[in-house]
Amino acid sequence: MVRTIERLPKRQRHQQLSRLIDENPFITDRELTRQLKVSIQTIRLDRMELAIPELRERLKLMAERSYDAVRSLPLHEVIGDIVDLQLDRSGISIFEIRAEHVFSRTGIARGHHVFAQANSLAVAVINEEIALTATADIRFVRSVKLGEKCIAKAYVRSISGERSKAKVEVFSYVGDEMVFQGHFVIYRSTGETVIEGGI
Amino acid sequence: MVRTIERLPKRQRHQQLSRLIDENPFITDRELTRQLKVSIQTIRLDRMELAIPELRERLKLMAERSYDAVRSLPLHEVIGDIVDLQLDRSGISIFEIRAEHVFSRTGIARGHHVFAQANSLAVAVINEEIALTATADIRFVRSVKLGEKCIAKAYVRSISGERSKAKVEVFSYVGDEMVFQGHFVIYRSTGETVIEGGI
DNA sequence: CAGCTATTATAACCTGGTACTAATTATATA
DNA sequence: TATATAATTAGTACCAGGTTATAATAGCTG
Repeated sequence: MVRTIERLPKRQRHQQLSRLIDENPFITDRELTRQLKVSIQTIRLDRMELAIPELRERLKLMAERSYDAVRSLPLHEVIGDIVDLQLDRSGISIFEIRAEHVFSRTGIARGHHVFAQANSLAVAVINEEIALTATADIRFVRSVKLGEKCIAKAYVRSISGERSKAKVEVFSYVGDEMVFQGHFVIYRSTGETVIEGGI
Repeated sequence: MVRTIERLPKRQRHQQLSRLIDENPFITDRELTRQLKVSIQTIRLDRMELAIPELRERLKLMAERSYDAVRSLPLHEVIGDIVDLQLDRSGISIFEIRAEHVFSRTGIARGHHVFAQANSLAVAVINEEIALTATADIRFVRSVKLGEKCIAKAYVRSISGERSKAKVEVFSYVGDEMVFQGHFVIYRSTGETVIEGGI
């Protein structure tokens, strides 16, 4: 194991290689030889050492990731994971604030994501075929930050007979701190199923 | 052009082929020969006729799509396309309701997407480093449906000096019908830049 | 100089195709 | 029934973008 001062060029090249592939996963080894001025064999040895798969494998992995993402999009139906639900009474959901939910400069969650969790919970807790938000009166008590887990609790306050509206209150917490509260009025249209655009 | 009654088997196969590739884009021609019991040349002729690219092209296209999606995620910062913006005065954004925004059984847009458009426009129109929604009072006037284009118009109603709050009204329309209205109070913290989670 | 790492070269082989030519089979219509 | 036409199958050459393996060369260093 000879370890001298000048063993950098390889490491530097490895870094550059990682960076290049990272910022353009569609690059071929041949392209990389041109950019890094080493033989194609060196590139391939480097990829080996760095455990970077070949172009086609990279594309396949990306395709698989996006395919899975599309498949799990129906999960997008409700924002947050519902962990408890008593129809027409109450419900609880958990929503973790991730990078895609925050203002990138501040790491503070955009209001509509916090709202979305509360709104979809308020709709879910109503035991009806079709339930739509009519009005909402909301307050963002304190900002929610990247990585925090937002726990929303919904309570159905009143259901006007078998009629059209229900009132739902939602409170969202991070730990024991309330971060959001909202009063929702939800439309509940029981009978008619007016679906259009069939086939 | 001979057109008789019994020219179906090919069309049927084409349909099956399309379906198979659609539900598993990762399938090779060789696999397809096994499933459809025809030669690999037939499979390839069929793909030609149907203009279905080869496996590797399909994966590359999927990878590109997802890569673009990730790259344009910062565009996710604002929901809807802002088409006009006069800072501290008014703004307009357009948001097309797509399949991922609606209740699948009814084709009616989920409230939080309509809200998200209005909310992000209300925040965008405020000319400040950091602007956060404090409260909102919203009303969903009529439901918005799949395929409709939602046009939100925001008006800044008052700015309390150089202080902390601004009032913004947002009205959303489909055509000339108002579908949503909201009164937002937006926090505007000028000076302090309290960013955490650095590196 | 020996010994070591790093790099480059060379060749065989692989997958999943395209492009092209040709033969075979099925079908339909005059 | 013959024959034109369409559909299918077969076979070959070639390609990109690699892997695997084996060997040669360069460069330093003690």
